[in-house]
Amino acid sequence: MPASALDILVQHSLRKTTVRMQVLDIFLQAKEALSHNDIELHFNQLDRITLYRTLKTFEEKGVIHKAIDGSEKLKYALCSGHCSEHAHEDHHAHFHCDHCGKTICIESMHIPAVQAPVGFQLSGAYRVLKGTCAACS
Amino acid sequence: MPASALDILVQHSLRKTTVRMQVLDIFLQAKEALSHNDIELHFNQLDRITLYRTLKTFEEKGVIHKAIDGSEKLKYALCSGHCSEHAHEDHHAHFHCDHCGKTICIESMHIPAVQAPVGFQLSGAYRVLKGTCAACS
DNA sequence: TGTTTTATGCAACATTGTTTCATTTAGCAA
DNA sequence: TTGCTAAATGAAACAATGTTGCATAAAACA
Ligand SMILES: [Mn+2]
Ligand SMILES: [Mn+2]
Ligand SMILES: [Zn+2]
Ligand SMILES: [Zn+2]
Repeated sequence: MPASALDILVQHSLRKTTVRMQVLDIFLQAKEALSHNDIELHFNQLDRITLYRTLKTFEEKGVIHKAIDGSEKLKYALCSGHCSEHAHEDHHAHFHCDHCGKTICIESMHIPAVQAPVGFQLSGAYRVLKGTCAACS
Repeated sequence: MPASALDILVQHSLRKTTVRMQVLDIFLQAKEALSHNDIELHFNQLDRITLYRTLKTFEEKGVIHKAIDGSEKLKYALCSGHCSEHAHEDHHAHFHCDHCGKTICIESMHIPAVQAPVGFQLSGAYRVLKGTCAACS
């Protein structure tokens, strides 16, 4: 069964606050990666700055990860369970729909190891697919 | 020998203007992908809006391509010659340095074909490597 | 319950990008 | 070379996104 918002906060030693619980619930129900604005739209009233800080904290603590999609908008998605402040492990591809703009985690598509160019040191890699998503096809 | 700024404008049927010539010269000398701000810093005075439009036009006509690097900043680099309004062909990886923030085209690293997830239609893909660049190592 | 630490709300500011419109310039033809 | 026309530029106004500093409120804990 999926973790609850409270479980996630406890697991990552984060204080239980109204904003955090609500934001986590939104992520738990989402089928795609969410931008700052996507989340804001779920609220009647919410301080923008608090949301920025909430997302930053979640990202730092391994609750959510950035979903790189080649668009100008930064989006986040829930981490898959074993991430922490010290070890993010979201080595999967992301799909970005040209049509609806949604960004979807492709958990099944692993990011292959690559050879670094001469003189370069690698610390990670992203993989982005673009095209038309299942819903838009 | 590398194309000159004027050659590039003529090749893409673009009017020769002072701004365009100067911007192209900056790209021709650059060793990394450039953000709007990077370019602005090369000028004593330059209208921001004109630069936005110049970059947009160049991108549409196949003169430059977006260098997706997972950072919040949009960067561009010169296309490698055979791109046009109708066919961009910049299927290479980009390296983003965690240390200096520079983004470098890795022309030698091709982006492999991938299998689309069920129900999805692919139109392209990005590949981003991150780590420490040769200069920062 | 009271104390300490952390999160929130608000103001002010910075950066990035778009749209509209008047003016200037490039390319072209007379 | 001159004048015309289409395109590019410059300026203003606006929108979206993100950051910092500080006072207040709330959570955790003894
Ligand atoms: Mn993901
Ligand atoms: Mn490139
Ligand atoms: Zn779609
Ligand atoms: Zn570097």
